[in-house]
Amino acid sequence: MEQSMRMTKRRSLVLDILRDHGHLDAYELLAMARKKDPRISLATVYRALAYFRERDVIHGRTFGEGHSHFEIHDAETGSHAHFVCTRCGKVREITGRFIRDMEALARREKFSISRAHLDLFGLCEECSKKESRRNSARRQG
Amino acid sequence: MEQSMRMTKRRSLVLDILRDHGHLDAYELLAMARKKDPRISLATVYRALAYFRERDVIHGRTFGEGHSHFEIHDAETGSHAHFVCTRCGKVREITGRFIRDMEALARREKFSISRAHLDLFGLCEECSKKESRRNSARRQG
DNA sequence: ATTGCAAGTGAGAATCATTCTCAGTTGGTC
DNA sequence: GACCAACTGAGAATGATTCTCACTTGCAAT
Repeated sequence: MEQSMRMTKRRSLVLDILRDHGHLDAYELLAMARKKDPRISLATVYRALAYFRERDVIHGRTFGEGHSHFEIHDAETGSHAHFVCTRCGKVREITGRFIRDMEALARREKFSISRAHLDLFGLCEECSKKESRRNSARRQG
Repeated sequence: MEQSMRMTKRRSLVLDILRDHGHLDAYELLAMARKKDPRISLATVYRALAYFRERDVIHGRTFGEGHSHFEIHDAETGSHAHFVCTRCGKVREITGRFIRDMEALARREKFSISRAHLDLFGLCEECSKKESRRNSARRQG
């Protein structure tokens, strides 16, 4: 697939950044791209993202803050999973065969799965500690 | 929790519709609400949604089409799973203990989970049949 | 190297979902 | 029945994303 894509300077710049970082939003991507190529525009970033998304090289996700994060498509399973910390906003990718288990379950339901997205929302270890400290102090409202 | 909410006519209308249907977007919700109350406005729908979302009664999801779908929050697990047909757009809710299995996995990763979202993208049974018919015809491009 | 053409690009306008503002309404309380 | 806070409709404002247009680039045939 990748051979049939026109890889311009800007497009591969966007893709390289995504390879190195993952789950970046459009503005983060623009900022990083401009370090290497100061004249690249937001429109080009979005166009590159759309281009790769159509070709299933990357995909976009939203975690509830009203904009998308982009990342390279996992070639092996076509699937992605994240932990999203609802306090500090940290996003961590996770992997594991449980996605395949879910896909098996989905097949049982007569769905032919091409991609699974799993988002787990909660508190990361760090914030979870802070939270329990806070809770013990909060008892008197 | 629900006792401490101010339930106006419009708010409970929105909530009732969501109870009966689930994963509706704002405009679908508005259209259905107007059948019962023709003067209700889009802003009120959005405000009701925001109000309930803050109180964890409902939550919003996006399936990649650029807008949100809303549904009642599953009280038992706090979690939701969907099959999204990428061809006809049909969304079906699914349930099952595998979400709890995932939550267990998440705990192992030191994440305290309050909510899990699982989206499985693929073809529903119906579209899957159409697709395989199409594929056998497509061999000669 | 030069020409020609399709695809790529920057800048800013346009779009679309969602949120906000403001002036008018409603509900409950005294 | 007056008051105040919360609710509401209408439309303006916002913010992410896409589109338009005029200019540039890259490659093919010459």
